[in-house]
Amino acid sequence: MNVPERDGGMLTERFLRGHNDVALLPEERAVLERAVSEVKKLPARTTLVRHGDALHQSTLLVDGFIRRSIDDRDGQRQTVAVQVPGDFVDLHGYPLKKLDHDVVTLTAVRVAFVRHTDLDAITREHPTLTRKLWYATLLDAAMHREWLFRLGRLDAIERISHFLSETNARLKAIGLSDGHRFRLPITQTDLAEICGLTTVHVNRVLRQLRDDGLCTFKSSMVDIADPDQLALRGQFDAGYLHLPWRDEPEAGR
Amino acid sequence: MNVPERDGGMLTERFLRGHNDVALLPEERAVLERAVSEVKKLPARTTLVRHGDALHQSTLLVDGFIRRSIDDRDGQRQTVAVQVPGDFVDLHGYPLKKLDHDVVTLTAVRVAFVRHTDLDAITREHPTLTRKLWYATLLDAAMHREWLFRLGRLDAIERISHFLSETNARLKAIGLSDGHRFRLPITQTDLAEICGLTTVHVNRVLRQLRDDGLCTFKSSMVDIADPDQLALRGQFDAGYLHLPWRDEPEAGR
DNA sequence: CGAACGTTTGAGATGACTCAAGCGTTGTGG
DNA sequence: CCACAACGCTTGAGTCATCTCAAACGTTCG
Repeated sequence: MNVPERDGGMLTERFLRGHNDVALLPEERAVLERAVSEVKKLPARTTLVRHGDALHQSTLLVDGFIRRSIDDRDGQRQTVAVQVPGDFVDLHGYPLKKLDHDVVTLTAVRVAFVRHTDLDAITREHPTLTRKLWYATLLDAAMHREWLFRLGRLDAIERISHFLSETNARLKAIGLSDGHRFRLPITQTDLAEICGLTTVHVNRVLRQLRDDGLCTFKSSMVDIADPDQLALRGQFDAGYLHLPWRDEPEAGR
Repeated sequence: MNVPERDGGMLTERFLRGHNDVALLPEERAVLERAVSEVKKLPARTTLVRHGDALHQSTLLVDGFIRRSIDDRDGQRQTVAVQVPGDFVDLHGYPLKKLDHDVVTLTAVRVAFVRHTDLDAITREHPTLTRKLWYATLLDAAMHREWLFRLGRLDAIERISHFLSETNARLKAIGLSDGHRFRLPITQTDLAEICGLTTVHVNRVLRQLRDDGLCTFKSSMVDIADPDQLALRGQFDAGYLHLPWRDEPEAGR
C-alpha cells in the first residue's frame, strides 16, 4: 500500500463527527486512516461512479460536495443524496458490489479511497468499527426516507425550506455552518434536481423565500435569517440526523 | 431464551431468498434461527414501532405485509417502504437504536423477534453473516432511492406502474407471484400514501391502467396483463433489487 | 469580446388536488 | 336475518400548483 499525500489533518477527521454515541475510538480511527490507499483531487462535475459499475473500492469525501443521482430515459435527473465532507460516499457499494445510481462531484473535491479488500479485513478484525460503518450507511438511508417524505408530501416552498434546513444542520455538525450562513456552491438546476422541481419554479420559490424574509441563496451562499422559522416552514425536525442537539422526539412528528 | 412456536418451515426461509451472491450458508441460517427469541401473530393495522421509540430487538416479517411511514403535522402520511415476507423490517434500528418512522402492519402478520444483544453476538462471531445483514439493510436503501426517483420524476400513472412492477418482482422472488398475478391486500388509500398522491387520483389512475389493458387491481388481487409493458410505462428496471434475473445493466438507465 | 452558462420573468397549459356526493361491500348487534 | 354503520370505491365539477415554452438579462471565463 503506497503512502498517500496528506496535506495536514486527518482524512477521516469529519467522519461521523457529531455522532457522539458512535464516535470512533482513537485506535479505530487509526485503522481507518491506514486503510486509505489513495487520495485524489478532482474538479467539479466529474463522474466518480456510474450506475452498474463493478466496485472494488469506496470513497470518503474529505472536502467539497458530491451528488448521487438517477437519470430517467429522457435525461430527467433525480438527485437522491448530497454528500458533505466526512461522508463515506459509496460505502453502500461495499456490500452491494455495484451501485444503482451515479456519483458525481458538484464542486472540486478531495477524496480518499479505501479498497474493499481492506474493508474485508476490517469486518473480520474490528466488529465495533464495522458496526459504525454500517451505522454510517444507515444514516444515509434515514436521510433517503426523509427525502421521500419531502417529495411525497411537501409543496415546493416546503421542500426547499426543508432541504436548506437539513443542509444547515449537517454542515453545522462538521463546522461548515455557523447555524445561519454557509457556502453551498450549487446551481438552481441542482436544487431543482434535488427537490423534484423545475429550475424555473425553484427560481420563483427562492424569490418567495427572499420576499418572506426566510432566507437568501445568492453567489453560492445560503443565509438563513431565522433557522427555526425556516425549519417550521419546511416541517424539518433534525431527529433523523442523529445529531447531539435537539435530539429528543417531541409531541408533534 | 424460550423456545418459540414454529408451525412448520423455517422462519428465515425467505430472508435474502433469490439474492444468490449473498445466500445464507446452512450454518449461518441456523445461527439466525437460533437468535429468534419470540414469534408472534398480529392483526392488521397494528403499530409495531413508533418513531423515536428506543429499540432492543428487531423484527423479521415471516408472513403478511408491513408498511414503514412518516406522518406530517397535519396527519398526511408518506409510506417510505413496504415490507414483504422475508424482510428484516427494522434491522435499521439495530445500529441506529431508534427509528425515524413508524412500523405498522398492513395485513395480519406473523413476525419473529431477534434481540439486539443476540445481534451483538452475531457481529462479534460471524463477520460474513454480519455483512449479509448489512447487505439486507442496504437493499432497503436502494429501494428508498428508487422510490425517490419515482416521487421526484414520474407522474401518477408512471408511479403506480412502477410500484406494481417492483412489488411483482419482489413477490416473485419469494414465490408469492407467478409473474402476472399476486395478492396485495391493501386499500387505494394505502397506494396513495405510497405514491405521494391522493386517494381520488389513485382511483382515476387505476381506471386508466385498466382501460389501457395494462393491469387491474381488484379485491386485493393485482393482475398484470403484460409485465414488460407495465414496466416500460413505469420506467421500471429491476437492477436495483439485485435479483438473479434481468440483472445486467443495459444501454438505457 | 464573445460564448457558455446561470438567473429571472411572463404567459398559457395541464396534471393533480379539493370538495362533494353517491354507491357498493362488509361486519355487527338488535 | 335485517338494518345500519363504517369503510372503501367511484365519479363530477371547479381550482390551483407547478410545468412548458419562450425570451431577456447577468456573469464568468477563455
